Amino acid sequence: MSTSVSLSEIFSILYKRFGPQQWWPADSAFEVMVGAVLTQNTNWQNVERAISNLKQADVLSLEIMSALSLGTLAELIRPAGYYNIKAKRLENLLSLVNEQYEGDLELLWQEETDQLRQQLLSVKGVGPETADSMVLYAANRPVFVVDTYTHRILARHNIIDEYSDYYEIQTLFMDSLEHETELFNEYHALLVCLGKEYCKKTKPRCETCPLKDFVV
DNA sequence: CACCAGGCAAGTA
DNA sequence: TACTTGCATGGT
Repeated sequence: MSTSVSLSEIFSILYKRFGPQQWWPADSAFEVMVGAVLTQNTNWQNVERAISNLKQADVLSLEIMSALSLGTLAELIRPAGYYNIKAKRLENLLSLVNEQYEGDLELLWQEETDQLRQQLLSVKGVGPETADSMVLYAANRPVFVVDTYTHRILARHNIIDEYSDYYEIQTLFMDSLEHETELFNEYHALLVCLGKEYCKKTKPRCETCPLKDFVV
């Protein structure tokens, strides 16, 4: 059996080990939204190249990006991989704001958290993690973001079973922790930090993992 | 060379 | 409903 440990304690361990993560690495809410789509199943380093291309082309704004052709946008985000489908997904996201919020992100941010989440989820190409990333890191609402690292880390430490889905895991966190944006912000970032270092797909265990004591 | 990375939707049965 | 597959670049 694993040691009984609360999610709150795990946060403390990770925070002490890795310190504040300062997420999301972006200069604007719009950049967060774009980055959230680009990072789907993709290394962040590749996303940075794509974002850099968008900045150098001076198209990292809702209005300017909306005027680009799909092909031009795809070419700019090429380093992020899946560039054709991601260009389409970005276009779908821009359409939501342009068609339902007068092209004004501030109007989108006025939605209640649940409604905001549902609106983002209605966009083809925006699933639960991408939507929650935008809600937490662009709109600064207290929603917990679950990703593959979160799933893998908790499963390997026997805190959840292998078959838990997104919402079971999200509910576990949100039932156990105070709904504070800063806490959810740092917690997700710390799990990604831990995952990158100690919880890759291969390499199931590591003696220097800060959570190793909780492994069976 | 193989495998992986801060997912998601469409196709199949 | 529950699997499987396509999407794609760049690092290790």
